[in-house]
Amino acid sequence: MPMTRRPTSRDVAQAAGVSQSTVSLVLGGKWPGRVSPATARTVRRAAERLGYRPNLAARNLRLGTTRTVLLVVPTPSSTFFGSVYTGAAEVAARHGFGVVVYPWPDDTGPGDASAQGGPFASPREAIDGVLASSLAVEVLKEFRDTPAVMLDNDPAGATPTVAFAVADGMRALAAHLGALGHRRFGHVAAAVDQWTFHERGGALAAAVAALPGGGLVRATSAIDVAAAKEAAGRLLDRPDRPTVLVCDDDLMAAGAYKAARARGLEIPRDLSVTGFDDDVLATALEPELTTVRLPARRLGAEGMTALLELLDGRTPEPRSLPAELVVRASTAPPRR
Amino acid sequence: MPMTRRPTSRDVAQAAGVSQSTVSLVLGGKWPGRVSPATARTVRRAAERLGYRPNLAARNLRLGTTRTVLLVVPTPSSTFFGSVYTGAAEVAARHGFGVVVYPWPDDTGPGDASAQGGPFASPREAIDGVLASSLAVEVLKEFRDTPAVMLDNDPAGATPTVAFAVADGMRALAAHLGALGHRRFGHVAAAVDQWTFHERGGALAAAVAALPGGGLVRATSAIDVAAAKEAAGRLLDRPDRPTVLVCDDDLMAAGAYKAARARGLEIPRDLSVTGFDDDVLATALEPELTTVRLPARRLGAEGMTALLELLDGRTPEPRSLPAELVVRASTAPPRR
DNA sequence: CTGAAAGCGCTTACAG
DNA sequence: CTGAAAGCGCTTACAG
Repeated sequence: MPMTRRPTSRDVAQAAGVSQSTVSLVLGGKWPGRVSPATARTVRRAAERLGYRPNLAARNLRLGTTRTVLLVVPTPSSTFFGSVYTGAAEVAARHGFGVVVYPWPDDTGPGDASAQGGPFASPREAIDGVLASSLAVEVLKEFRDTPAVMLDNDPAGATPTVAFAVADGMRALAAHLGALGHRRFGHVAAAVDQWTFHERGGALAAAVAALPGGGLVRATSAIDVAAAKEAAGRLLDRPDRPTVLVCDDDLMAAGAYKAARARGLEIPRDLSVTGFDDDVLATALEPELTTVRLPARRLGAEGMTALLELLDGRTPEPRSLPAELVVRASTAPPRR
Repeated sequence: MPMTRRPTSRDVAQAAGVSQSTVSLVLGGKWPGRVSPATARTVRRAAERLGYRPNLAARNLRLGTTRTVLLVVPTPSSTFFGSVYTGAAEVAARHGFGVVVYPWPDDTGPGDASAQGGPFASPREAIDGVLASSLAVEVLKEFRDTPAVMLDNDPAGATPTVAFAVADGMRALAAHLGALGHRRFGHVAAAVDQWTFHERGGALAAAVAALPGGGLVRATSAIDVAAAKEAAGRLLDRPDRPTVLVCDDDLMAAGAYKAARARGLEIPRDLSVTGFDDDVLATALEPELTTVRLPARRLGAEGMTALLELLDGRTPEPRSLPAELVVRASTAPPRR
């Protein structure tokens, strides 16, 4: 056996003086009662000595399953998706599945030359299912006829979905602000064509319209500190300056903070600001940010549970996860 | 052909009235000159109609290669690793390779119950190589005898490595602070047993020792805003309070900001603070953070280049990437 | 308790 | 221009 070739189960069999099927039985843990303990030991020793590792492509082909799932996330990954992964991987591990992440280039983040050219080479990997997070439905075209679950997307679509109740969260936020006395709202909206942002915008508009004397102005920007600062600045420079800036993302709220400071406005005395997500950034900022917490880890966990049901031939129930208002120090009654 | 089974190239062949090998030739793009255009068209139509997609496990087994690489990153993923991925994926795509991410649970981030149990189920996927980012060498045990390149790790190790010149960066930072007049340094150090942090600590200690009258105190913490705030607080409460807090990470610098504010210290007037990485956070903070920029995207790109050389049978040169000082508004001369 | 054999679905020489 | 066949390295009935 030349050194250059990676050892196969056949090599191990030869070294141990048994048949290749015995090797497979032993290393697959299916030997008790079928192979003598002595033989099993010999086989394991030989495998160890040769540094044998099974060829996964062969196993996958034979079994017709890989027990691994692809988690597709937007490329400019935030800590949010780390949590989504953790939740998904925990559930998967309990069922003997692995999870691998495939970043999908999107135009959500700061302008990125590479992101223009569409997706990178897709993985040449055999996978059993796809979990597509916070992305356009077109992702699924890439993995068509692979069982898939969408995360944080329109539950009304054809694909099983686990969504956040973002509209609820936005309504709770608007109620909080309304109770503080705010009437002139500014919406620093993400310029991203995704269900979750449409939901947020719609819910905010409806809530403000329902408020006696309520008014809403909007500026859109990329999910990016500098762009959000710019957009927030446009709102703050209006003659009828809003008393609160509702931002579609914690990162955008950081931009709003900077726009306010640049104009000598103190938060929350002169201006209230809110975010969305409850990222680490929310408590890194000063004052700490009032925001809507999206339970990222649960999103991953519930998404994986739904996907495993789907792989099991069942039809997962649509799931909705609570979006909870977290009041911190960036909101206060408007200055009169 | 029952509806339940996924179509194979054999099904396509039957539908098109040709042999299975012809199907393979046509769909693999190797038909010109070997199959008539008319037949090729028929085959493609049949494949389209049946919704045929090749079985990747079979292809991988047959070819003995998957042309996909695993990028292993620490689980509590920051935006940093998004950039590493982008760089790696760009280079990979130019060579017909795909990249898939495998988050490795570590104890770097905030305490996470799930992270205690060691790695999640590893991917059952056949891969050609591994790019292991900012992680302990033990990661490689999991993928032993798979060609691997380490990122941001000790270049003196056995595995080919692409490292940042973090010691250079730290020295530049210390020189900047020394020139401003700082002598009493506090180091808010990451309690993480990794080469990159040992380098930072060593370089800082040496630079301060070389400064006439220089003194250094240190507190360690997890890479986490709350923990870093606590550690920074311990330093600030000392009778010989440092005039500058050098933090091992931008996120930790955010904690130092909070500790300073809690004590009524204004940055940079009463206290200078520095970070490391130049994450989005660095410019989200107020005042904007003086830090050391680590070119994450280049790390991914150079790492992939090295890995492709390795897969090609060559021995990659050790590579070192510059770590550049970025002076912003959080550093100033110490108050006298 | 052990082995010989089939077969997962591809790609690619090889023969015609 | 087209097809029959080998073989990648496994797992798992099946026979002994």
